[in-house]
Amino acid sequence: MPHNHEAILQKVRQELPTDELLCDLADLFKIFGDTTRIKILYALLESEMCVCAIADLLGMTQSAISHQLRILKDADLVGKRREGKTIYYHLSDEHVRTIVAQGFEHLIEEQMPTP
Amino acid sequence: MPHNHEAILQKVRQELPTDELLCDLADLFKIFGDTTRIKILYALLESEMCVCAIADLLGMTQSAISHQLRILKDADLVGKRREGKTIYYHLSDEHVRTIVAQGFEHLIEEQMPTP
DNA sequence: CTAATATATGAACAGTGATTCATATGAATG
DNA sequence: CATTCATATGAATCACTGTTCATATATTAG
Repeated sequence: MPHNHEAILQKVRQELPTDELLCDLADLFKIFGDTTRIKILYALLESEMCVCAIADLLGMTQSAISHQLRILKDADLVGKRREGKTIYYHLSDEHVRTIVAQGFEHLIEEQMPTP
Repeated sequence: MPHNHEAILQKVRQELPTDELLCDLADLFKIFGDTTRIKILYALLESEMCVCAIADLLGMTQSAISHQLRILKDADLVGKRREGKTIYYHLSDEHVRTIVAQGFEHLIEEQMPTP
C-alpha cells in the first residue's frame, strides 16, 4: 500500500493561495524570465528611454523591442509618455527594482562556496 | 535624419551588467514563471514534502512533478533528503520567500485603483 | 497634402519547454 | 533474490512564445 501524507496535505492545502492567484504570480515572473525584457527593465532603471534608443542599446529590431514593450505595458511594469513623434518608456513603480534585486542576491549567494 | 540619443545610451551602457549576468537573471525568473513550479515552491514554504505528496496536492503525475523538481534542484532553489524509499524536498534558503513576496506585492498594488 | 520619422501591429516561422508514456533505478520487505 | 513502493529519466508530442517581415498608424515638417 502507498504511504500516507494526509496530515501534511491538509495543512498545506489550507495555506495555499487560490489557483488564480498562483497563476497570476507565475505570469508576472514569466515576464521577467526573458533576456530581452530583463535588459529593457534594467535599462529603464537608469533612465526613461525611447523605443529606438532601446533597440540601439540591445542591438535589436525596433519591432522586436516594440512587441516586448507591449508585454511590459500590459503587465503594468512600464508606462509611456509621448513627445512629438517619440514615445518615452519608463518604469511604472519601484517594484521592478526590488524584485530584480532579490533575484540578484540569490544568484550571488548561489555562486558562493558553502562554508 | 533619425534623432539622437548617444548621451543616454552611453550612460545606460555604463551601468548595464554583463550579458551573462542578465541572462542568468532571466533564467532564474524563468523558473518562477511556471504555474506548476510556483505551486511546488509555495507548498514547500509550508513544509518539506515527498514527491508523491506534491503530486497529490497538485493533482498531477508523479513524473511531471519529478521533472519540475529536477529543474528547481538544478537552480539550487530546493534540496532533497532521503528517508528509506521516500525523498523529501525542501527549500534551500529563504530567498524564495522574499522573491515570491515581492511578486505578490506588485500583483496586489496592480489591482488597486490609482488614487 | 506629401514625405519622412517613430512606433505599433499582424501573420508566419522557429525554437523552447511542459507534460505524458514507458521504462529504469533504488531501497526495503518477506 | 523477487516483489513492491518511491522516484528518476529519456523520448515524443503539443502548445506556447520571441523574432522577423511587411505593413499600418501617428506626428511633424515642408
